[in-house]
Amino acid sequence: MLAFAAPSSDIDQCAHCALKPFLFYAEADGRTRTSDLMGLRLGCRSLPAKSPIYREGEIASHYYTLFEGWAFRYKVMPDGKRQILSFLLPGDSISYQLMKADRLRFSVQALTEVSLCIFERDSLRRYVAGRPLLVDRLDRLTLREIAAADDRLVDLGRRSAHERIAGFLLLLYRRLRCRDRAADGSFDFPLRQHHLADALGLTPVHVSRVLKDLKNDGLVTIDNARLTLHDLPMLSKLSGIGDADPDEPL
Amino acid sequence: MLAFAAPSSDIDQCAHCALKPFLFYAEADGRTRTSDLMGLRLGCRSLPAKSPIYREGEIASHYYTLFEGWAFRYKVMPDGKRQILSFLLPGDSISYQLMKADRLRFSVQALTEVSLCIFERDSLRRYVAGRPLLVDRLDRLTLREIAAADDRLVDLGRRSAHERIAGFLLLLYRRLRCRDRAADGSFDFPLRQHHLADALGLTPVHVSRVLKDLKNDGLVTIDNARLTLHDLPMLSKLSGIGDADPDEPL
DNA sequence: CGTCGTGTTGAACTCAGTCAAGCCAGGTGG
DNA sequence: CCACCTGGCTTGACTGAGTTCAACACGACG
Repeated sequence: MLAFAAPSSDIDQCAHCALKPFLFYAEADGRTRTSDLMGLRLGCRSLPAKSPIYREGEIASHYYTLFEGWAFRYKVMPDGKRQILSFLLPGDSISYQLMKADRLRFSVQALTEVSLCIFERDSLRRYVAGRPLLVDRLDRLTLREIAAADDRLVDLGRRSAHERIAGFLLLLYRRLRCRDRAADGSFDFPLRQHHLADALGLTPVHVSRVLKDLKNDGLVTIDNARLTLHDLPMLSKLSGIGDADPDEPL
Repeated sequence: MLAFAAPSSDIDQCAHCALKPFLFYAEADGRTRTSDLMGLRLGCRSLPAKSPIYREGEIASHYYTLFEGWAFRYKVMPDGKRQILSFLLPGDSISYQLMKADRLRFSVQALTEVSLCIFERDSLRRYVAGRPLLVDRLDRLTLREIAAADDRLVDLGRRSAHERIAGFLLLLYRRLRCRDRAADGSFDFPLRQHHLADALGLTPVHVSRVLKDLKNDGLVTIDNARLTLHDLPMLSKLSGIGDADPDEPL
């Protein structure tokens, strides 16, 4: 669906890409070098915020990795209501499912300005298929995707708005910290409240109110697009989220 | 976790097992015969309703397939609240994830009396790994598992109780029909209302009320554990569920 | 015959949604 | 420089879907 830049002159920049611990950027095994993978890279592409990256049901002949910026996976109902399935952070693939399926059952949109690494899907598949360590890793990543979905189900089914929001912010923080994009409970926060609402099954108005409560309780502050969590243990208790499943590179 | 019956004398009954179209019961390719797989079968085990089949976090050295009866996957929160993630019908595996992971992040419990086919997990893994067609099939089944989870997220996040219940019953009917366990909108219905509640993020009381509405509208009847859907198109409209993703054997 | 599990019903309550107004910051265009 | 708009956030008043609590009915079962 996207046109993409010609193989960019900046391939060498991949050599010190901070995202290497994620997905197949890792060394596949002793004999593979980064450059082998880079040969498959079609290029890099920047898109402004709100750009559609993938639209539900389309054939995806490319495989996208989010190199910089945030995006989200979502579905829209016939009546226009939207449910955000997950947020994608730097280092995430649009979906590992693309390694197995030709089309996806959800859409993806850029949330901030983003940079995507683009691969030709079939050659990437072949590349991975020949490397058992990567296959293995891909499987574990897929399992994590499923586990995350199950966790969200518990969230939406059985938690109050306060618990959902507190837990969401907490998990977001943990994910960002693994990417060195958060520290001391603080990180850049590009989400609008309606994103939270669509992800957590709430209305924007109610998100605003709950957030106010959390601020009043001194648990959270937000100023100019930077969010700070002041009491992680308290948030953990309040949200009912344990210490399980860190989002480490794997 | 379960003790299992000694290799049962009824292995030959597998030959005409109605579930063969599901999972690896299918012929893997020309040269494989059912008996090859049956050699891996440790046996069959019956459990009464409500038996625990798997408990979250345990190492699962066996692979279970639900041969007869219903079960469900669920998680419990620290405070005791329960979220049912999905229901398992005859022919379903406890989870395809067991082919990739040693332990699962949810529990499984028998809903009715069940019969399980039990395999030794590692030999089954090896069996499947050597048969590309089965690997492929397993992947597609896993993708479907993910897609189903995403659909449930939309359900819990964005649909009303009436929509959820109508949609749930409709999808249940479709799944059962593929297994020849439902016809003309009618099927045996072993669920208690609290199961619906825990699956759909509602309270039993409210499930009762909504069900009453659906009955009053002539859309549903239930008598002695048999449920009938009288107006599939209407239910489809009411629930916002399209005709997508049938649950065919694959 | 009592008990347990399940479903039903009513009344009170509450969490979250709806509607509507107003605010503020940033951007655009006169 | 100001006027105006736009998108996002906040707030209040009201509504309503879904919950809670409690009582009761009914059947299965020991």
